[in-house]
Amino acid sequence: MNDTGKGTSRRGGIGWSDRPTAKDVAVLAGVSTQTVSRVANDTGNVLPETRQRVLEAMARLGYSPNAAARVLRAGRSSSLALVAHHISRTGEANIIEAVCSTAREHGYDVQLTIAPSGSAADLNQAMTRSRQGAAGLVVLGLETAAVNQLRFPPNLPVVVADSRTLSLPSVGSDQAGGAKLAVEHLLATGASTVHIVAGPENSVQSTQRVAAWRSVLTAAGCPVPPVLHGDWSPASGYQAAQQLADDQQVRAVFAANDEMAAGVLRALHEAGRRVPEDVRVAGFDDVSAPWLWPPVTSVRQDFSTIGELLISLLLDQLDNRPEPGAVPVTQSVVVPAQLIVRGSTMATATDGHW
Amino acid sequence: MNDTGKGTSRRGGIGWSDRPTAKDVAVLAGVSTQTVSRVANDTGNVLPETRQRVLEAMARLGYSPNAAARVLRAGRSSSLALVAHHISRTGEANIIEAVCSTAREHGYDVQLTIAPSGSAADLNQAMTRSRQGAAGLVVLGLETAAVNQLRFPPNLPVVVADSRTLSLPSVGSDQAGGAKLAVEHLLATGASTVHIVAGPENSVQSTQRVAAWRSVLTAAGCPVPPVLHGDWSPASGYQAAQQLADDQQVRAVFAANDEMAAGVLRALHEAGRRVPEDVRVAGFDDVSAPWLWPPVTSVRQDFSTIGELLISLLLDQLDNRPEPGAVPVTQSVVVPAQLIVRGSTMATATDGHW
DNA sequence: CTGAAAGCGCTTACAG
DNA sequence: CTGAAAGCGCTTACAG
Repeated sequence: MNDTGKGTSRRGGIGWSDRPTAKDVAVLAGVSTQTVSRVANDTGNVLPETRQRVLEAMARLGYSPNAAARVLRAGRSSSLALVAHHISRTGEANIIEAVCSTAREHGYDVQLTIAPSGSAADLNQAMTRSRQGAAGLVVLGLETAAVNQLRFPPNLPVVVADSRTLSLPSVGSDQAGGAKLAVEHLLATGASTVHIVAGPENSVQSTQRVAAWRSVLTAAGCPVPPVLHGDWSPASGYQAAQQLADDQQVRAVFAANDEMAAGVLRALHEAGRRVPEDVRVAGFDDVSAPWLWPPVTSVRQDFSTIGELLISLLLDQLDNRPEPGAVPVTQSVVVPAQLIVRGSTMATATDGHW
Repeated sequence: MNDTGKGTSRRGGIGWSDRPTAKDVAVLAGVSTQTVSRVANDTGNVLPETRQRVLEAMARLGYSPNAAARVLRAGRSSSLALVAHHISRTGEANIIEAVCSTAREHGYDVQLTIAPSGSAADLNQAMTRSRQGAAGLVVLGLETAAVNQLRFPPNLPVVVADSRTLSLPSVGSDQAGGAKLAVEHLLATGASTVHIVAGPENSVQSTQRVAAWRSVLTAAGCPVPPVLHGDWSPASGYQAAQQLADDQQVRAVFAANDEMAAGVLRALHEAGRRVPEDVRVAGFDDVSAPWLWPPVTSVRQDFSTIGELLISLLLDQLDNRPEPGAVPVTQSVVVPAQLIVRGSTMATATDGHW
């Protein structure tokens, strides 16, 4: 940049030199810095009249406490860190919003750090950055990361959004149960088997959904078609489904999320296959499913409950801080999923040819 | 630590007492704390052999610098604060991801604080919380907040994602230009006028799109139908469009975002009106538009460019830190929008009756 | 109810 | 190339 000589202000910065401090307020109000602190934190007893004077001084100077100093000295904070990646995927966005609003109800801020990918390396880096000044940590999007490669910050309460049973507190949807509902429903509409458009091969969530799909088919004595893999995006669902659309044998497709279901629908429409008359389609997440055409049967994940439980498990750890060295209490909560049936799987009167 | 008497550790916390400090590393490596600092920051000259010893000590102790102390002392940080609300709306999620990845390329972390709503009060609170320890601030979602009620943190470089020309640096899409393209295109398909499903009445973005719609219609001598308002959600688009769907006079609908367009399509489909044969439909954002049925013509916002420019304008301020008291340089950038034409507005061979 | 002193963990000049 | 001292702004015991 323009360092004429050495340029010490390369990165700008918060510049403490130009912000009012507790001392400035104290001088103006004619009290000590720690009376300022008492007023700022609403702690201890302060004479109403003194408090008033301090508040006025704060307002006049535009004072707000330096959080770095506060955290450094107090050794705790009222903010929680949240690590995620790919936030525009609707499922995660919903959990994030639920986590934030629940945390807020309990008096905590949430600072979200977005990792560039779901790899263990990127998540580790994000956790390291985010732990700073946080009282606890929520991690989303472990699907593709090998859990044993993750290095959770030591001495920091952690909870993860994950549907597996792990060695740390976790909350997740019942992926297998939800997928089972969808596949059984598709079979019940008369299909002789169900094709699947799954998520990435390395995704744990996808793997769980695929396993449930396979076991339902096997239990019902149905042939098990090859697994098609997408990357959760509509485009990938579209691409995968183009192979299915031209095959008249294909009568039912289970997309592992709603977004890929949108792509599947487009491929079927373009191939001239009618939904649900010719092909039944189901999705997973139930976020965009009601707004596709035809409206799509989907497995509803209870994102708000997941968000609430995540915070709840985290606050449990904060409130009952274990003795250093104590064995951490692990708790894995599985939240049931629910099937919402819509037009994409509803047999109509003209369905006689099935 | 664990005072058995009063239980001071109500909120847990980062517990500095149980984390290794630079001093611990220094003792183990047999150097001073500031050699540790030099190694941690990759600054100054350190004998390779000394560096190695320090790195080993760090690794053994699992040391990572205390960010609060670092920010407090150095008076600057390498993280940027981002304030937003309603992140699951696809447009904002896209900007957020672009901001994060661009910031990362420039060596900055991003800490996202999510405000419960877009009100001035909530945004102000989020800005106050987020400014702590950040070198700069990016604010999204001012649409409904009166800008003059916002209190931006003093002495902190700020940039906002907004399509207006404001008194502070801003970047936004050309809302009017984009809407103009869409409405003119709809008229060009033969419709005698264009109906609109707008966003909330207090949304600036929606107001800009509505104004452009109105002026195109007026310029073309078309009747101006009443404005229907949604809240950006598919459900609200669905509800608004139910009034339009039964009216055979309605031949073209402009939805102020893709999500409401999805609801509009559903209402039209349910009413048995064919798209595009009976009714043309266009959306805005071009995020989900390609995956609706039929694929929807939409105004594409260049979210990645917006994200890049936001960071760019912020870094300009950081690099050329004005003298205290200097008049801040204001720059408002408008990013052009583009119309992507798809099936929902394409006249087909069977369209003779128009 | 209020204040003087100490220190959280780090980095910044300043010496050597 | 390395270290001893000072201090960022705040809060925590401890006195009064």
